[in-house]
Order: sequence, then structure tokens, then C-alpha cells
Amino acid sequence: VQSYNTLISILGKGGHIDRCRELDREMQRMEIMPNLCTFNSLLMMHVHDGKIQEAMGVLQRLKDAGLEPNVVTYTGLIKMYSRASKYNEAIEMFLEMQRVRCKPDLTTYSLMISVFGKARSLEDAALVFRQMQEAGYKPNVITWSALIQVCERNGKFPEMGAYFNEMQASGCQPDVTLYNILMGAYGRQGLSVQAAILFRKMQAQGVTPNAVSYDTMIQAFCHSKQPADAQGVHDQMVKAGYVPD
RNA sequence: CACCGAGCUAU
Repeated sequence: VQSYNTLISILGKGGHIDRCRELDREMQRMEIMPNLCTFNSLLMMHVHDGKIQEAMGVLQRLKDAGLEPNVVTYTGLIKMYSRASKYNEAIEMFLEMQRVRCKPDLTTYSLMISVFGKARSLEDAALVFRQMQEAGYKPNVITWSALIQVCERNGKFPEMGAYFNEMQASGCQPDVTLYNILMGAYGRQGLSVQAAILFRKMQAQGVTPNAVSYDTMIQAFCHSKQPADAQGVHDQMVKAGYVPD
């Protein structure tokens, strides 16, 4: 079963749907009982593919097999609605899991902060953040990143920095993605100089820029009408072995 | 310390 789960999980993320269906049928033929992880992997495959009906079908099979959806299942369903911009359904799913006594964990909370942010309700995002801390979870860099991006989406620029400081004070180190979020925020405001300072700082801190980082900086310089600087970042990107798209 | 889920990726 575990071998099948691993394969389905990897193939599913790669978008090889038919190959996964094949494995699914093969398991049935060989009378290998799928477990919760199998169904969760199949569910995520449809979530990545944006197929809500198919995902619901997997949920039904899971229940028919006498299994109970767990926190991973619910988080996947929330993600599915979030990706489809169906925020009310995502929130409903978050409430339902708690109704059936399935405890959200750090991953669920991080996702919900992002969902509330996209639903333009910073208040609720802050509320879940607090609920999370009351439940005894310590935010990690992903949680902080989600919260900080929610601030930007809602135009709360000063609080972005405030949360960033709070994060560092709590001993949590920024990673590439968080730097990308901050550089993007400066770039979109036309503050390419600030973005460039961060770009240098991240490297000084030993955080290696990824393709998104370079892209974000090119975007920032283009936004500020600095084609020469954008070109410079482009060259650095190529030197670092990335293929600009 | 390896079966599944969360944050950045242009207008």
C-alpha cells in the first residue's frame, strides 16, 4: 500500500491523472486495500487539477470504505475551495471539521489565514491566528508568511513590518519565500530600492534566491522603469543557472 | 529522519 501511496502522491502532483487512475485500478485488482493516505493522495491529485466533483467522489469512496476523514483530508478540501476562489465553502469546511471534532493543526491554520486574507477579511485572519495560538500552536515561518501577505493584500503595510519583527523576536528566521513576499510588496508599491536592499540582505544572511526571487526583482525594476537594473538581475539569474520565463 | 495536507510565481 505504501508504495502505491508514494507513487500516487508523486504522479498526482505531476498531473499524471490517468497514470494514477491506473494504479488505483491495479490496487483494486490485486485486492490491496487503500488506506486513508491513499484516498488523501487521490484527493490532492484532483485538488491540484481543480476537479471538485472528482475530489468529492474520492471523499465518498473514503467514507464508503468505512474510514473517517482526518485533518489532512479536511485541509485538502479547504485548499480545494480556496483554489477555486470559493472562500465561503472553504470557511464552511473549516467550521465543519471542528463540528465533527477534528482538530485543525498548524497547516490548517496557516491555510485558513491565507483564505481569510483572500476573502478580504483581515479581521478573521487575525482571529484565526489568535485561535491558533490559544490552541497551543507556535506559528512557523509559513504561518507568519501567510499572515504578512494577508496584510499586504489588505493594504496594511505598517503591520507587515510589525509582524516581521515579532516573528524574528520569537526566534523564527525568514526564508526565501518570505523574502520574496516582502520584495514583491515593495516592488508593487514602486519601492524598488527597498526591494533591492532586501534582495542583497537575504543573500548576506545566507538565503539563496530562487527563480521566483529573481522574477520578483525583475518585476520590481520593470515596475519602477529601471530596465537596466532589470537586465542586471536577469543576467544574475542566468548566471545562477535559472532559465527565465 | 522519507505513505498524504499549508505561504511567494507578471498586467
